[in-house]
Amino acid sequence: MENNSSEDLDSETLFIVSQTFKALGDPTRIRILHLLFKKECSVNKIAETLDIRQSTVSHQLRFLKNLRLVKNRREGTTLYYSPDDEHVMLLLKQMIDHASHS
Amino acid sequence: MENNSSEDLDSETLFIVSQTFKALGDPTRIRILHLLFKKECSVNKIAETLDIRQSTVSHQLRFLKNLRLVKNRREGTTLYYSPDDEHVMLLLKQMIDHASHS
DNA sequence: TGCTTATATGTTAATATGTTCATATATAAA
DNA sequence: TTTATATATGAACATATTAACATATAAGCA
Repeated sequence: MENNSSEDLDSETLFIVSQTFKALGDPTRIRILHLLFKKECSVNKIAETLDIRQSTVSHQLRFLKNLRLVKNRREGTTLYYSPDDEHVMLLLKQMIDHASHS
Repeated sequence: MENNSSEDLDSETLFIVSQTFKALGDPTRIRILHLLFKKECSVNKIAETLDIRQSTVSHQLRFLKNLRLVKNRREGTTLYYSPDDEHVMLLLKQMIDHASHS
């Protein structure tokens, strides 16, 4: 690991880190990402599985896509979403693991 | 790492994970925690170093302390704060490292 | 006790966030 | 081209969050 020991973080890093953690700091987004651990998933499938409205899922997916945390691929009219940042997904896994032990 | 592959997270884990990430999702709190990487620090020292008002620092420290992310020790009238969750601090370090490479 | 320093707390105002509803867009099939 | 299905978008609303100010509390010392 790198030496991040300077007294204050540079503003760009600070922005990225806070944005990314903010993305992970919402139950709905966590549930969506957790579902995508297993396999890629369409918007409707996510909405049905988690019992969340389609528009809510779509809004949150856009949020996650803007941060490049997920990506999608089209098949006909269906969009399949999947994770697009392995490292962040690993951090999420670690936090879930940590929390489920406490 | 444990097998967190069930379709949905249990609500308690979900709550803890989202709360913890939410705590890390704010620039001020990140700066405070980052400062505490190096050494324990008094409230005023944090406020001076980061140029944040004392009351703001105190509020954020209370927030972090409620989540057991920091602890303190008293020396006279001074309270020294330090990290209290090694695992979460490691995740923060990893994210900073990740972000500063991107 | 009264004074000083360090920290905590209550309140408020501005802003950000998350969800919903209604509607728009895009693709494919009839 | 019409229709159906899947997804995205915009506006509105309620709630949450953040920082600031003023003030309170706690500890040590003259």
